[in-house]
Amino acid sequence: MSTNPLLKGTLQTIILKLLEDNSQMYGYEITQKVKEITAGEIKLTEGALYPALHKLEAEGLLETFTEIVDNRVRKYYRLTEEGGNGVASKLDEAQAFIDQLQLLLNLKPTTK
Amino acid sequence: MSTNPLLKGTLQTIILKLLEDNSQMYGYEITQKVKEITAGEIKLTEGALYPALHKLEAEGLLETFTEIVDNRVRKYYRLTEEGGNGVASKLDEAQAFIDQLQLLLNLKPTTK
DNA sequence: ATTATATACATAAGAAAATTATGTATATAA
DNA sequence: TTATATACATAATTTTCTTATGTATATAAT
Repeated sequence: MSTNPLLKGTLQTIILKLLEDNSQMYGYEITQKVKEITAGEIKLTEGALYPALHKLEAEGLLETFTEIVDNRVRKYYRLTEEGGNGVASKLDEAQAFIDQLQLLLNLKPTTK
Repeated sequence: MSTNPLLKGTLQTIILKLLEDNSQMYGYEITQKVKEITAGEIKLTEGALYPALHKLEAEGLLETFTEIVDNRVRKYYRLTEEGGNGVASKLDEAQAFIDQLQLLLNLKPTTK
């Protein structure tokens, strides 16, 4: 709907931002963090989250390592250098889009 | 990715809001209005807009009438009563989601 | 003991929405 | 006469999300 594919990629931007702030997280942890931050209003489903993580890894923005805790596997994700470099601009894009959306939805009459 | 399908339906919310403020608009006019309000940063493509309009009409939220101007057809859309009743809550939902997104992307550390 | 819930990963089928490309047609400016 | 603007529309493809399902361990509750 816009020039830049933003509405689609929001989940990826969220993931990248969380990993910028936390340096390493595993999938389940991400779902919990999002739930915590949004007071339960946004719930990541596994069906959305894991494919998104895999895609970001395939694109070289994330890398993984595995740990065993309590006999359960944890697959940790962290930003690659490339991933780290891209976060700021992704956030800028997202912010710009949100701003436009605010303009459109509040529709402060465009003084014109 | 969240409980309510919001990221997807943003275009529809934009359309409904524009029609709430302008009472009647035709498709091309909507594309120009969005371009104007967002200073050219969001461009609706016809492939996204027209199907969205048709869907809102099929759902009973919009109704249409046609006019001929300069030998060209204009298909005007306006809110039905049902459509008008729904706009506010759609806007509230959108606003709530944007707020959550802000929380996630700015990541004011959740004091916890 | 057993059942439910939490933790932890993953994929597959289907639906919904957007992008891109294409098509028709008229009016106007270059 | 050619390009651009106006004005509609759809079809193929891609992307993303939802929903459902599957495996497996740990822990709390009954």
